[in-house]
Amino acid sequence: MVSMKDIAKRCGVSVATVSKALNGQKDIGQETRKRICAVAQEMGYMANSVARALKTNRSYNLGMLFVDERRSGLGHEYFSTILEGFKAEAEAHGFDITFINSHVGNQPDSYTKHCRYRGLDGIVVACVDFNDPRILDLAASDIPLVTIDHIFEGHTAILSDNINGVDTLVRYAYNKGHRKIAFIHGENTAVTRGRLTGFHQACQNLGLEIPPEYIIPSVYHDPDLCEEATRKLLQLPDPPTCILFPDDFSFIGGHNAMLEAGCSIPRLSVFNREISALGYDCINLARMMHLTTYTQNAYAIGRTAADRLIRLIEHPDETQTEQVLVSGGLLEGTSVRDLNV
Amino acid sequence: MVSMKDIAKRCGVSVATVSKALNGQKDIGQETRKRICAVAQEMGYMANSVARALKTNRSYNLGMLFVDERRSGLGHEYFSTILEGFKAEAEAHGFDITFINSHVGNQPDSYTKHCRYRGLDGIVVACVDFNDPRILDLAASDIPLVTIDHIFEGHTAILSDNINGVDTLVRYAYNKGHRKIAFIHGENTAVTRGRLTGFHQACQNLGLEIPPEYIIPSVYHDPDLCEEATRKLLQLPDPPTCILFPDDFSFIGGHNAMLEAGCSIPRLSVFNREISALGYDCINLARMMHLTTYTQNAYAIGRTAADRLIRLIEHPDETQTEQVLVSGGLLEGTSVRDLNV
DNA sequence: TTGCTATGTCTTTCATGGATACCATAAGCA
DNA sequence: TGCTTATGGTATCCATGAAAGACATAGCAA
Repeated sequence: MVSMKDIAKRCGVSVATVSKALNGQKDIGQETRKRICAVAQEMGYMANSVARALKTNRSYNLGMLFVDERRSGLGHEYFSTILEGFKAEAEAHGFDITFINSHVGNQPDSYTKHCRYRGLDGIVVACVDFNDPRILDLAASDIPLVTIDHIFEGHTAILSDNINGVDTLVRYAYNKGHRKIAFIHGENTAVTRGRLTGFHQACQNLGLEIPPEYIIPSVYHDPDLCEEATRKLLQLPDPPTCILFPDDFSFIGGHNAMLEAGCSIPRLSVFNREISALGYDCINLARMMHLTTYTQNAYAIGRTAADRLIRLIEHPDETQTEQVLVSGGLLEGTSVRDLNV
Repeated sequence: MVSMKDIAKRCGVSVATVSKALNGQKDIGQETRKRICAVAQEMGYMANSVARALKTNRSYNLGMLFVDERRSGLGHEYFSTILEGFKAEAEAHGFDITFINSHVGNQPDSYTKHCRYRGLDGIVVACVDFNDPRILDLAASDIPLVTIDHIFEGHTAILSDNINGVDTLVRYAYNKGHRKIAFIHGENTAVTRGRLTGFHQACQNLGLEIPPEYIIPSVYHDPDLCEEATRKLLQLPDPPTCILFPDDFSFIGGHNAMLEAGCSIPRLSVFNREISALGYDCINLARMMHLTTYTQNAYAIGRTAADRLIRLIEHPDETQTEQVLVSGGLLEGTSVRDLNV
């Protein structure tokens, strides 16, 4: 590895001069700079981020915490897309990304210590149990931190606009003439609470009276539970004409229940009976089965998270913590029948 | 941040002694060691990986290269699972993971330089265009490197056992009494070639004569193309009784074609007509629709990659480059009818 | 015009960041 | 004296930043 020392020797100047030349300091002669840069280029010099980090106490490295006990973290397209967005934005600013875990060396330790050990400039936290004391410890430290889909007092949070998302879906169905809209929702988390709020908000604004049996709690990514929930809905004396499903996995379970009951969603249907369906963030199913879905803008969430985190790092004084709501959009398929025509 | 210096001062010993005590060197007194360790603990001392890396030239940081032009890299469950396996194994050995990209700072540069810049101990390469000159440059460098699903001369490669995978599936269908087995396969890549080899191998060994129109080229993750391919198969004068699909996405497209033709897979079927289906690495669909599939052991592939890479790093002399075939297994669902009963 | 200081530009010296490796030294004991 | 064991001193990894030094030119008084 060629270092500044080598360049200095070759150019007959001191190491400090080389440092100045390569870092674009202004108190250095034009010719010297050119000469040094040329030699650096020629020798294939590459800065050593380790040495720089030691001296400057800045690593240009961001930590990413994606704990996923159920191995469902990165497997979720939502999270892997967030990661990609985060990565893209971070890289554009010259930051790299390192995963955080609760080891230091091969000894278990706290997340906070891990961050210090690696000298990370900041961290993004997503998809974890936000009540985990180790996470709380991290949030209580002075390391710049941004969370996704969760609010920690005093920290910037990037939030998917769940309220507006479900509101949009319900209005969409309403405009297609649906009045009997059911909602199978996920377990009790901040995300789910937002979506339920959106549902009730839309119903209230539209003057829809939704019977309580149309709102069924389930669990995210559990096709069997959702199949069961769908079955219940289909067996109601007055079944809904449209069902809002919580996610891809669940929808497939629900669709199985439909097939079993001799019905399917519009366009795919080869039965007399059909039920309209809406998905939440079912991007793949939108592609595969033309399901109408609200798409969370996961890529934008990731990019925004990186952007805000980097701002926190570079301008700690000017920056206020904030809550950024990232809205998605409706991806229209053919799974909702227009009852108006 | 408390450093060794602080501990040394507090204990009245030299920094060198502290280093020895904390690193488990043996040329140090038991009592001194205990005292130093206790104080370190008490003061909340945390090693500084940056300083250590500078001195030892070892970062305990592994690079991960997951280029994904089509944004299909981490979104693939296969790759995100590999990442998780890799991460788990690396962390167990005290290594962290940093993404590699072709930037250094915010300037575009080579992957190789990026690795040097960060002082990475080794790299794993997956899901990229292996003909990209920047990748070739990386492979030509002296940085320890392991590839996944691709072989670079002189480097260790971890390979999913595609030949055996398809072979297993075909034998399974055969044992269930199927003789008319169709195969919709992906685009021409090393992976696909392996799978085709497995298909032909199984047919030959089983004495199956598969008509050429049963083997249809498609593209991975393209439900529309697969829908079309399935339609073709169903319209044949002598259609297959079992279809092997290339992936989850494609299967859903294929299943749509089935529904349209008034048939479905066993168990789900509410029609008279049914077609058995097999998937390749369709783990989610196995969960959701009880599809029988061959599961690649992506987690094991990731772990193996980390294991071999770390071996290369820690024992550069003893270690020979090798090609490791990771086999998966059959995940039996209800999507293949047993024609024997 | 000479000579001296002031000014500004460029470059070097030196200390520093935290940890480790090597060598030196001291103490203790055979 | 020679050897082991425990500990300290110091250089080093590479880059940076503050401060000091070198040098040249400009400005001004004598």
